[in-house]
Amino acid sequence: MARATSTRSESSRRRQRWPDGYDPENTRKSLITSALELFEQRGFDRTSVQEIAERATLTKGAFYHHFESKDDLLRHIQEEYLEAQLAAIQRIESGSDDPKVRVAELIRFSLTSVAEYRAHVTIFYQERRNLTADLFAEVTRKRGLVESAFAGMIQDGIARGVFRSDVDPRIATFGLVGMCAWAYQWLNLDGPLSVDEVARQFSAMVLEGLYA
Amino acid sequence: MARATSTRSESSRRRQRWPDGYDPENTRKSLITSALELFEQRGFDRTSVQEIAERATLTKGAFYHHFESKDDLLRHIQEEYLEAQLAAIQRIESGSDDPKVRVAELIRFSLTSVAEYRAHVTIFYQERRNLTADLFAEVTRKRGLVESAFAGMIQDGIARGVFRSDVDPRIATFGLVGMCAWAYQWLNLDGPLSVDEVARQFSAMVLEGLYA
DNA sequence: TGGTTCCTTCCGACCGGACGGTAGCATTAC
DNA sequence: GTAATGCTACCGTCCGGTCGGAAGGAACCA
Repeated sequence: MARATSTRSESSRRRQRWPDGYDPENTRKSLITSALELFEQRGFDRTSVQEIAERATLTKGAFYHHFESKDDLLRHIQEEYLEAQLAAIQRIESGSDDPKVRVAELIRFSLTSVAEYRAHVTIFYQERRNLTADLFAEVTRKRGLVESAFAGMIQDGIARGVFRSDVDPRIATFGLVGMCAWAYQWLNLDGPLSVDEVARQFSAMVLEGLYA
Repeated sequence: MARATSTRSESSRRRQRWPDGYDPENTRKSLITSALELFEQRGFDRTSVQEIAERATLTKGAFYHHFESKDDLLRHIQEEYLEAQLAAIQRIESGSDDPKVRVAELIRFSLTSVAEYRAHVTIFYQERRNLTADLFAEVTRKRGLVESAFAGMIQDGIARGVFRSDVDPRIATFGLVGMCAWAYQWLNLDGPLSVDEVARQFSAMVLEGLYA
């Protein structure tokens, strides 16, 4: 019974023109931004629709004009992030096919996306439970694609003899994904180390090991 | 203003004797077990006190006899897990002082505790936000001790020349902690690989690297 | 042995407030 | 007129927490 995405503004194909550069789409965006900040800080359940609207200097009425429900907004945020992830994966897969370059790129990309989409990532991992069952399944499926990309690259490296064969590609993948995903808990853009530098160190650790 | 732990049953020093092996402490435990299961599945906010009580075939009244509040129960669960963590850290620190053995032990221990305390771990990471500010600070402090243990061991390894010096110990720590912590999302006790085997592979990857 | 009192454990009815969502209306542009 | 946008007022529900009391053992006294 997967009903199509249909908020009132999404279904409005014939758009009205507004004067003075005003665009209702900005209203929508400001609601999303407001929600991103609040969900990240307080969590989905502890944030009321009222608060989201107020932070965007609007009212609940406006919110429900742009979104079907609170869940609908969450879904939108999750999908926004997943689309960015999948797009990046494809970019990497169309680049170098050297396993070690690919793994390093994947680490770098993962950390970069954590830095760029910090709120999205936090919400993505913490609030998946709040999605409806079928939506959760869909999100998990897409998330699986990202992990498969990791696993495929490692598997490929093993097959070509670049990586050691006594490590299960799935386990290595979980380790890599975990290392990178966890960064949303600590990665500090204002810290002394750049994202690229952190990525370099992660790559060094995983590829060459900690031994001197 | 750190008020001492004081639910009614904890403060009752002179215990009543009950016939037939009945012990009200079991009631308390069954409430905790019930909450662990529900919090893990649905999250703290989506679980009502009513549901917790009902799952233990009790009522809200009984719940509020054993716990001060819903938050009090969450605090109890968090502390239960942290105590176990800190105890294990001390055990490791009193063992071998070889950096590579210690790191391997720490990985093994982290994964084991994820397997053993699965619900606790899930709740710990997902529901920290729901603690009061000062309690959150306390939990974060204790959690910091665990991470310091990791960092100290790596630092020590670098100082002794066992580990490479171009990797920041803090970054390496975050990587290691992330790898292990993330396991709560996928580690499967019924899967083909034992926890020890997963730990071995993680250690191999981090210490020796993926290269063949 | 029976009576009284106290304490622990648990029940069930209830309260106040917050929250998601709805309905109707005003405004503005086409 | 019609459609999009946004506001105000309102509704029903659920939830954390409280309160008074019932059941029954323990402890003391006679």
